[in-house]
Amino acid sequence: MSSMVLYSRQAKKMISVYKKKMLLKTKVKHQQYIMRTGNLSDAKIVSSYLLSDCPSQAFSALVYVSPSSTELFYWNSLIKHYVVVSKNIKKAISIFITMRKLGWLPDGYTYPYVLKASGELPCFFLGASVHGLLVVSGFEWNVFVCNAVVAMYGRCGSVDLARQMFDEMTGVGMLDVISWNSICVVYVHSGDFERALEMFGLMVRRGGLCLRPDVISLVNVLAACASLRNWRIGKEIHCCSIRRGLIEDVFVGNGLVDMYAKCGLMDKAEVIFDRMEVKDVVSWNAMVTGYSQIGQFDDALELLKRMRVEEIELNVVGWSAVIAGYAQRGMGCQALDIFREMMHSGAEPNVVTLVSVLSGCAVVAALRQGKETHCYSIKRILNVDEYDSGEYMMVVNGLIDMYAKCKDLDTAQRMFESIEWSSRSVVTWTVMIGGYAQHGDSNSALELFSDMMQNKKGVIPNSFTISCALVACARLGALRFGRQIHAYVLRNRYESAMLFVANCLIDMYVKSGDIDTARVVFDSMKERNIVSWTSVMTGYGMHGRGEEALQIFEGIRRTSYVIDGVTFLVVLYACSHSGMVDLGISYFNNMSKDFGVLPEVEHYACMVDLLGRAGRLSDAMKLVEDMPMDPTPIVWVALLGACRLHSNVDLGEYAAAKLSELDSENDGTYTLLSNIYASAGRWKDVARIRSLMKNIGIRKRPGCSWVQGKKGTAMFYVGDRSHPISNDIYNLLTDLIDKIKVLGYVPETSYALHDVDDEEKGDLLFEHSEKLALAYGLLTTAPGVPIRIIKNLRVCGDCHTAMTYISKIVPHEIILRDSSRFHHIKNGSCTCKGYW
DNA sequence: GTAGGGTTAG
Repeated sequence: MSSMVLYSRQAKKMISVYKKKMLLKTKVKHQQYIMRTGNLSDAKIVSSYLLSDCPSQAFSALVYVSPSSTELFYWNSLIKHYVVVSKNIKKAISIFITMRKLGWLPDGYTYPYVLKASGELPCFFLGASVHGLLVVSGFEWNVFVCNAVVAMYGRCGSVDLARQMFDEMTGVGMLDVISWNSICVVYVHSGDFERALEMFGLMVRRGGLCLRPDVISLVNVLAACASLRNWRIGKEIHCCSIRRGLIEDVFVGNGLVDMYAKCGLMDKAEVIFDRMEVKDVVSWNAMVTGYSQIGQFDDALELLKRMRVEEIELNVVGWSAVIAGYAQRGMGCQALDIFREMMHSGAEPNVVTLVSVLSGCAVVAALRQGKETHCYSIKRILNVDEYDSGEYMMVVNGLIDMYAKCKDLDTAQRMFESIEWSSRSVVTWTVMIGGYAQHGDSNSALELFSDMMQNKKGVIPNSFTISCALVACARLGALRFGRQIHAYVLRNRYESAMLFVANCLIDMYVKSGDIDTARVVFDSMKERNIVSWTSVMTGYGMHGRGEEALQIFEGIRRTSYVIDGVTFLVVLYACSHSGMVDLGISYFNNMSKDFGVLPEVEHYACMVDLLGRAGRLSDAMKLVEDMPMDPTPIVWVALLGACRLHSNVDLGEYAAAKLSELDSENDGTYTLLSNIYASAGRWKDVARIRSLMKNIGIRKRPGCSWVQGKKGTAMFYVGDRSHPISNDIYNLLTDLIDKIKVLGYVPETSYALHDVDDEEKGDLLFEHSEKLALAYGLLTTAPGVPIRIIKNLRVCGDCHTAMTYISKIVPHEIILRDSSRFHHIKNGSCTCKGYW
């Protein structure tokens, strides 16, 4: 082994020495030639430079040779060298351009290489102009050139033009196996796998005996089957490869392993893999990837061990596959472990590895490791000149996403802004929009989305972008914006990703208070999944339409979807918010028996909420005591909320104490407790809590409401007088309060402290943000149109009562969303029927 | 001509 290595090293050295000598001789000859003839070069000189493997010298010599058909050979050799050997496409093209300038006309050998070069860049205009040159120069077409045109258009993304060329070839009967393979590749690369399969079928049927699929055909069609997860056709190809005697080919074997692995049939993949006599690193990696993608990491790691034993060096793809597998499953820590092991083994991470690691950091919000990866990326990738390259942008997109998911939105934004508009891809926009949408700054998300849409020659949103924008709308309850996006979706084609988009639309309509349109979207879906069903059910639950929610649940039971914990959470939530206590209890008691879903902490919290709302506080407490796991803060918060609702001081104090034991005291805890004391008239305790909060330095989150006006959204804080029509708002409010007092409204002063830091109570009640928002809505909304208000915290009880009275005397439905549900208030009654 | 990667929902 080592002697062979030594030998090949020596041989290489000798060859390079020989070439250097040749080059030296040629240079001397060249100088002598110039002295002797006064000319700068001739064909012999060019030929000598080419033989001594020095294309750049050959090129500069060739420029001085006058055109004649025999010397065209040298141009073609040069172009071929740069396209095929050194893959310096730009150089190849500059040679072609020089050649044209000097008056040479390309021939049947030049065209395929130049077309290939255009495709590799890819540059549509170059390719199309070469095609144009072919047409106008009266070149006699042959099958090689035609195939090259098909491939070029395919690589430049013009599937239609590629197909047009192919059809013309069909018309004159100029097709060989390579033509069929070329058109198949075009479809595979464009993602139209069905059509690739269709073309393969046509080839087999039409071609007869003289057009038999070769290794390349099989490899392509296997890739299509793998992408479509169509193992039935894959199996047929498997048989075909046996019949044709091509199963021994390592490429075909790899294709089969990959196809079975992608279809999740790892046992079949294993059989092929074990029978392959020649395996290369691709075969191993395909298996490792297969196991990683179905989450069988033990098997993947076992293979890695076997590779070590058999001394096969795992390359970067294998490592990346395992890292990506972990990252996609949200197992960021394991992904980082493998990354460390990889660095340890000495393998060099590449773009794919880095992107996978970044995604791992993103899912576990590991900012420190993310920053380390950023540093490493700068060393490895981000210092290249090709700022615009796709690979560069991929890493940058991964970084922006990582920073956004780690909640470092400032850094994410700075990176995003440092990228020129022309370099931002749709993914760049999407990660930034999504980053804002997920971390609360939904207004910025929508602004960014508008920026992107208004850039005329810019980027077209894909289904991911649309989904992110809809998430932002849902958070803001921005129904108008959401409707515009819905209209955009209907005008443009998003069919292939409609499931995801429609699910987001449902959620947007639900959270914006339009459950009926959400239902229309749901009913019109061609394809649904468990998320679609659960979203609609959540909608009915949030809007207090418990019976309809449970009808949806019964609908799910009739489908074959697996009912999971999230679905059950929604069922319990719906029962809780519609007062269906006994039904909720029975669902909860039977969920593990009938559906195999074990109740988790969240389910217990929901049950505490359900019992607590119904006033069954001792039952709620008993449930907490009997929990098989330790209660987490959400459980105690639910209990505390119930104590507030039913003014139970003792239990409330207990829950608050438990919360502070768990180190999770937040402003909500203190506010609730303070309100419990207030409703019991224990003002001293209220004052104690207030000063405690001041001492510890906890500030209350200000209550804040916003309302959808004609011109966008208006936002109000408690006692807010900053709005231009503030005077009108307060006047209207005073007037309304007076009117409803006549109807029997009595201010509930115990809520006065709910939202104010100020010790004064009483008058301040009517400065609550939701009341201000309502008054603004009344002033700016046409009669008959619902007024939509959103509050960040839970709605105050007095505001709720006041709004119910007000709804008797105004020609509007009031649709109010708070942190827990929707209230539809109309003609003096509310859908929450007291179960808020 | 084969293997790996970034953005979305309950």
